[in-house]
Amino acid sequence: MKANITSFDVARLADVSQSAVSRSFTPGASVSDLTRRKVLDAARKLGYRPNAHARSLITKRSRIIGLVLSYLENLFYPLALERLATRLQRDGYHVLLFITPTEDADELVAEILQYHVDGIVMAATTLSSGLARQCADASIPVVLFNRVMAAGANGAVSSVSSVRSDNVAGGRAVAKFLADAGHQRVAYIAGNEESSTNLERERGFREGLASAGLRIWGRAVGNYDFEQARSATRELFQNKTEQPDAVFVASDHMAFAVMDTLRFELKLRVPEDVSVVGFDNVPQAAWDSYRLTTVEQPIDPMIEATVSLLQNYLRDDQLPQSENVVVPGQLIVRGSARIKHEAVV
Amino acid sequence: MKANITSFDVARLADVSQSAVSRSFTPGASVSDLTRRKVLDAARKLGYRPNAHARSLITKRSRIIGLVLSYLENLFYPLALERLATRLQRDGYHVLLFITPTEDADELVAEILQYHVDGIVMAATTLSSGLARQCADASIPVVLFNRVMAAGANGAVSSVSSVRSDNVAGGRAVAKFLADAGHQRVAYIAGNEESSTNLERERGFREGLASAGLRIWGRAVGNYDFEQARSATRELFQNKTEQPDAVFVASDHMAFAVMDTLRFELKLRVPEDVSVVGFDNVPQAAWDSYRLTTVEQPIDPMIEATVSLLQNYLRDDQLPQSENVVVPGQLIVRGSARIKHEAVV
DNA sequence: GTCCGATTTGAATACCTATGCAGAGAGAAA
DNA sequence: TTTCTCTCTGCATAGGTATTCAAATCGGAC
Repeated sequence: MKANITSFDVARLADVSQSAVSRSFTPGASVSDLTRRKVLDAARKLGYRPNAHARSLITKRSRIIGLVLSYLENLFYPLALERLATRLQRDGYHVLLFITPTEDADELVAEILQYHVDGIVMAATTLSSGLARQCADASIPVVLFNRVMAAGANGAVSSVSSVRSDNVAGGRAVAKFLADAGHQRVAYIAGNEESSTNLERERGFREGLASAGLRIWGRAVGNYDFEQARSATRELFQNKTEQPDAVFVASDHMAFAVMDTLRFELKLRVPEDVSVVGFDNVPQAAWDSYRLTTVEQPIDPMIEATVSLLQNYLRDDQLPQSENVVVPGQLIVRGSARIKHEAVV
Repeated sequence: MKANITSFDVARLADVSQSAVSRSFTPGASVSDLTRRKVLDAARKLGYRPNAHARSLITKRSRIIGLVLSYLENLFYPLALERLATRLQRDGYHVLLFITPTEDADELVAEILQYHVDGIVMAATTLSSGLARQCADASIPVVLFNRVMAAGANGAVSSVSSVRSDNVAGGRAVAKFLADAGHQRVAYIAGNEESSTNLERERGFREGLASAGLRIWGRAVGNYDFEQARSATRELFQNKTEQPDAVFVASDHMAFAVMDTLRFELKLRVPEDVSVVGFDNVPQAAWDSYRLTTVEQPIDPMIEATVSLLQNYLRDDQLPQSENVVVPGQLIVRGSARIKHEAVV
């Protein structure tokens, strides 16, 4: 059994030229039905499949999208990954995966470039403006998923787009919701402090509280990490005499840690003693043990926007101006936060 | 700015031949320090990176591993994915991702073959013996992660290896644990009934119960799905007069559904009224809301074994005989199952 | 039978890198 | 100086496909 079956082998068996074989596998190419059938028959007999590397070498299209991820433990990202890959598969694209533990994705992006990917999606990460420029030079479109580039860097490089949900509006909605329910001492547990998601959510939250004549009563940092969110909770509730009556947590994944710590370690009732609100609306938020009130990040529209940005580029073959898509998300009210206004004495 | 910088461009700038450029990027090639430095300098100035497609075209090594996944909602798989990708990155390999919603991964594997991957890892899926043969013919090693091929198919094709934890021993340990605690009416909630994981866990469980003079008192199917696990629970506890006093659930992800349904819908206490035991030991199992007693599937050793199988092949360049690695896993005792023996009246 | 347009076909080339081979140069041994 | 060894270098080619261009075929219409 021959190891590598090439288009020449198929051509010989089908008694046609190599060109005919190539054309038979290229949709819309000029081949008669007869030869195409002969070729496909021969190909099946030999188990032939076009070599993707050779193909992308000559077409300058790899049909590969590079995806950079971190925070896999937060279910939001695996699910986004699943949708994205499935969606791209439908169009004949595939996902080359890169995991970056830290925040410096630069080295990884350099590796991605070797594969001449048709596009890059970065989730939960940003890239340096230097790397962004390199991608622009290689005319590779970059879409940040659930992040934006820092304002300064963004001005410099116009080829990096972004897709995110409306974090500011989400933060504001949570503030209004908590204020309307009569909470007085609302705390905030931040994610990664420099991340755009955290900055925007916190800003919206502050603004919303201000409109209601309130301000953030307590604040701690959880870095989007489960254990750190537990510590942050302990820190916030250290003082036994006066404690928050509501906590807005920058991600569902952290919110679960907060609820567990409140209930099982600090023996506080949620929502009777403390209200908890999260962000993301991952599937677990609907589980009975948590019933977490949270702001939805609508994965499907976000993925759709991401793919559409990439395909705009692939169609026009020209780097589009940086486009920043913001997808609206709803506040999902469940049981983890008090609703009725309590009489203020 | 030139779009595609090739090794010739670098060669011209560095005033050497294209061969010298290539050698400068090949570890262990015969180049003097001087030229290598000249080349790397020029490469940096131009932003040159070797074209991975051209490279793999000639070396017949893509340094890409194909990974087929489903069940992303069960955290076990995203975490395995993360470890695998990170581990492979360390060795200069990368992961090309394929998501298969259904069980027919065959079509996908055909697509993978186009990329001439150096290996295939299939998690939570099997492949038909036909496809397995095609992979063997293309001399691509296949490792099933957390699955084994059906006995018949396995006999036919000897090139498909597998890595899994000791599901039989795990099931047996759970049975012994539940029996020792004096449970009398133990039920089983199955995953996907044809999957090897489910078959093995159930077999071990049956054997273990038999040793203790017990047998499965009730049984339902959850198909490794959250909602179906809820239904299965309702089904098992339908009869109000006589209900199970323990449930072994084939995966943690389903076990959470079972616990929630028992506690919040059927108003039963866990573990006082019903003991629940899972399988996988995903991070959530340690969360205070569940404190799930479960059988660990040790991800790191499993990943290590997977990578080692692949690399054995890559070193010898010869398809190894089918090797089936079984990694032992411990029973992790937490709070979701009764421990002390209750006096039987 | 002739001629024209439309449709297919095959030969040749380009894509970019790694590598076998032979030659060049440098130094050392004689 | 000659010769030999060793290190380094460049030339030329292969790897498998897509695509341009010119040639060939075909089907009618006259």
